[in-house]
Amino acid sequence: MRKGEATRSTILDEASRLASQVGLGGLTIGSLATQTELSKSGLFAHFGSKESLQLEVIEHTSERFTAAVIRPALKEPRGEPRMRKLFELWLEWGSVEFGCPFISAAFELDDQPGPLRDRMVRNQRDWVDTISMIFSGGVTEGHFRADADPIQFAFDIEGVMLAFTIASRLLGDPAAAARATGSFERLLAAAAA
Amino acid sequence: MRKGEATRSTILDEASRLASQVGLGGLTIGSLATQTELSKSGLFAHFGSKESLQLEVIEHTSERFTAAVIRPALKEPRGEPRMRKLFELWLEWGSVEFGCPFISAAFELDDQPGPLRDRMVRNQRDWVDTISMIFSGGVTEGHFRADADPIQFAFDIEGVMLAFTIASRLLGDPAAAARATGSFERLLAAAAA
DNA sequence: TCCGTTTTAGCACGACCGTTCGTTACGGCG
DNA sequence: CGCCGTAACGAACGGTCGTGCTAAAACGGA
Repeated sequence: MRKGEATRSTILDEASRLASQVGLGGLTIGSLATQTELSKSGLFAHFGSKESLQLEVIEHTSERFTAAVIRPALKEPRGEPRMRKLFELWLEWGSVEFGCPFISAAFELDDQPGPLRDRMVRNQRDWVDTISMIFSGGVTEGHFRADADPIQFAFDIEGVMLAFTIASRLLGDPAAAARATGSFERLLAAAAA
Repeated sequence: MRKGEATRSTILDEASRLASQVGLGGLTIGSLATQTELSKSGLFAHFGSKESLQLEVIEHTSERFTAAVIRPALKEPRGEPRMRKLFELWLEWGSVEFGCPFISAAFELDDQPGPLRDRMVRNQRDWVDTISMIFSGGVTEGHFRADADPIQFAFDIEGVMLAFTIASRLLGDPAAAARATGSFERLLAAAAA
C-alpha cells in the first residue's frame, strides 16, 4: 500500500518531465516504463488506462505547481509584494530543465475535446482567477488603480510568461528573463495607483 | 507532374489543418491518407519519410502565413499603419477554424532537437525580425520613440498573441480578441513618440 | 493514338502501441 | 509459521505506426 503510492509518485514525476518534452499525447507507456525501470504491465496496473495516467499527470503537476508557486506567494504581504513573488516564482517554475508542462499541454489540447482538455480548462480558469484575485488584493491595499481590470492584467502577464517561454526555450535567448521581467514591471507600473 | 504538385498541395493543406489539432508529432500518415482519400503508400511516395512530410508542412504553412499576414501588411504605409495591419491580420490568422499551426508546433518542439526544431527556430527568428523591422520603420517615420527597443516590442506583442490563443481557443473567452487588441493598443501608446 | 513518365494502389514487414491475463514476489498481520 | 492483499512481471493480443517493394493506373507530349 505505502509502496504503491511511492512508485506511483515516481512514475508521475517522470511522466510530468517526459510530457514537458514530448507532450501529453507523446507520452508512451513503454518509454515511461523503461525510464522508471518498471515493466509496461506493472506500470499500467497503477492507472488502468492511458487517459487516466494522463489525467493524473495533470493533477500531479498541478499540485506541484501550487506548492512551488502559488502557496509560497500567498505568504507574502497582500498586494504588490505578493504579485511580485508570484511572478518571480512563476518565472523560476518555467525556467527549470524541461519547462512548464502546462504550457505545451494547453496548446496541445486546445483543439482536442475530452476529459484532458476539460481538466486543462479548469486549471487555466483557476490560474486566471488566482492572478486576478491577487491583483484585486492589490487594489484593496491601494497599490493598484481601482479602475484597472484584474482579468486583463492576468491576460497580460500570462502573455509575458508565454513569450518568455518561446524566447527562452525555443530561441535560447539569454535575455529572455530580463525581457519578461521588464514587461512585467511595465505592467505593474501601468497598474500602479 | 502537374497532377503531383496539386495533390501534394492538397495533402499539405490538410496536414497543416490536422497538425493544428493534434500537433506535428500527432500527425499520422494513415489518418492523413484517409482524410485526403489516398492510400497510405500513395501519399507516402510524395515525401519519402515522415520527417520530410513534417518539414514540408512547416514550409508550406510558412508560405501561407507570409501570403496571408506579412505580404499584405507590407503594402500599408510604413510605420504605425503597417504595424496595425500586421497585428490585425495576425489576429485573423490565429482566429481561423483550427488556429495557428505554428504556435502549437513551437511549444511542442522547443525541447525536441532535430531538423524540425531547427526549422521552427528559423521561422521564429524571422518572425521576430519582421516585427522589429516594421517597428524600426515606425521609429524612422517618427511614429515611435527612438529609444524604444524593437525586439522588446516584438517580444511583447508575441506574448499578446499567445495569451489571445489561450483565452480564445482553450478558455473560449469571447472577449479574447478585445483583450488582445486592448493590450496591443497600450503597447502602441507606450511606444508612441 | 501510342509511349514514357509520373502518380497511385496493394501488400507485407518489423516495431511499437495500449491493453489483458495469469502468475509470481513481497510485506504486514494473525 | 502460514495467510493474504498488494505490487510487479512476462507473454501475448489486435491494431496501427512508418516504411519498403512491385505492379497497375493515369497522365501528358508526340
